[in-house]
Amino acid sequence: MSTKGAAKSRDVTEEKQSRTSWLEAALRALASGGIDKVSVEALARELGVTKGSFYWHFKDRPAFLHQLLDYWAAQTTQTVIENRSYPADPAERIRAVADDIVRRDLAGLDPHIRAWTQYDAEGRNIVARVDKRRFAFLRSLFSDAGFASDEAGLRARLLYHYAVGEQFNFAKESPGKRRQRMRAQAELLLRQ
Amino acid sequence: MSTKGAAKSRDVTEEKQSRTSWLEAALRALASGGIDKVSVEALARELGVTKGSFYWHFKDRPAFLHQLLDYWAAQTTQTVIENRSYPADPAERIRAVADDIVRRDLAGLDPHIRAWTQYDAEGRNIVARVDKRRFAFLRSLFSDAGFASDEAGLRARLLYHYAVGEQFNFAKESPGKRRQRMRAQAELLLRQ
DNA sequence: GCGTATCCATACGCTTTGGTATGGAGCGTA
DNA sequence: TACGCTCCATACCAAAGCGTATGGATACGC
Repeated sequence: MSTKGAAKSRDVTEEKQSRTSWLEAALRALASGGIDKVSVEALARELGVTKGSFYWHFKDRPAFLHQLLDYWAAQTTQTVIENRSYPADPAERIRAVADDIVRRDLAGLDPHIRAWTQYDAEGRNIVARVDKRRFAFLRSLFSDAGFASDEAGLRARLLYHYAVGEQFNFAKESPGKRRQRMRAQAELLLRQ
Repeated sequence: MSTKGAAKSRDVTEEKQSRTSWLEAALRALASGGIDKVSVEALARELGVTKGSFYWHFKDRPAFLHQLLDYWAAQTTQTVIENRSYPADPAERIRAVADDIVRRDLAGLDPHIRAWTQYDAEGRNIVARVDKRRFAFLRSLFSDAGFASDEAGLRARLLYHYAVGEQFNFAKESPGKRRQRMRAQAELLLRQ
């Protein structure tokens, strides 16, 4: 129990490697064609292994999908909120974040994540937490830009949900056009 | 060929009744749990018939789903754009439409439609046409409200995509809250 | 009454997919 | 060398779902 590590010292870097391989392959499959393409056997074919590996690393498919959401949530909050040095000027920060939102969605993951979790109650909670955190971040930016509390929340919500809705309609358009439109909306909400 | 109608005069009102029954049942199933619940056998069980009926009315499942989208598109454009007498004042018209958008989504269909067509190329085109038409309508309302062409388009796009994104996050919240928020956003975009 | 068209029931085959049971290769440890 | 743990392969089962082939029932036209 205490000394649970036995043959574990083989290679720490490869330790959880095949486990995350499944998760990464699942994200690729999800972005390519939705949750239906995230089947155990399809992922096994792409990884060049068999289902035996899957059912050793994960209990079953629902448990795997749950961990997949956690995996996505962890890496998505880091990308847009933390890991970056935004400009000092509040308005410029909002513009930079607007660009980041478009850039981050180029993987095409978020729409499929939302599409899938629409059918899964406990999945929606995870996405909701991510949204809550992103929204709070945007709201703080509008506050810093000089808007009162209510007004900042209103504008942050408007811009954030615009970004969500935009992904469903313009996902196939050029990044340039999307960026331009996103910037225009940010400018509109920065006025006055 | 020319006289194709034979036993057709049985009952004109019941003529296409069972066909639309399949479509209506599919919309209910779609709203309840997504596209995966729209299976031929599940719908047959709910309708109290067998698959024989389905494959008489429709070629196969893909063809059925395509007709389902057309069916949805036809009845959804009527609901929000045509069939209504909106107030004369342009600003009031926008507020009324904002209310309608929330009211119309109480069925919970649109998010699932978008979730599904995210995986279907030719389905996206149909939804895109619906969006285009709705957006043009909203844009004309902002034009009537006194905004210049570019500005009206900007605000209409912002409000419309907010509505789309909002459905994915607040679908389970109370209609009152959603309506209130939608109205607040409309007010914000009507200023200045 | 007979044929014909409409609409659905029955029964079957096929494929895909999730899940389990079991064995085996490789590598550490005693 | 024998044992145990990790990780995956093989083989198999069961369920669900799409599609087809065919027959039966009803109602209408002649």
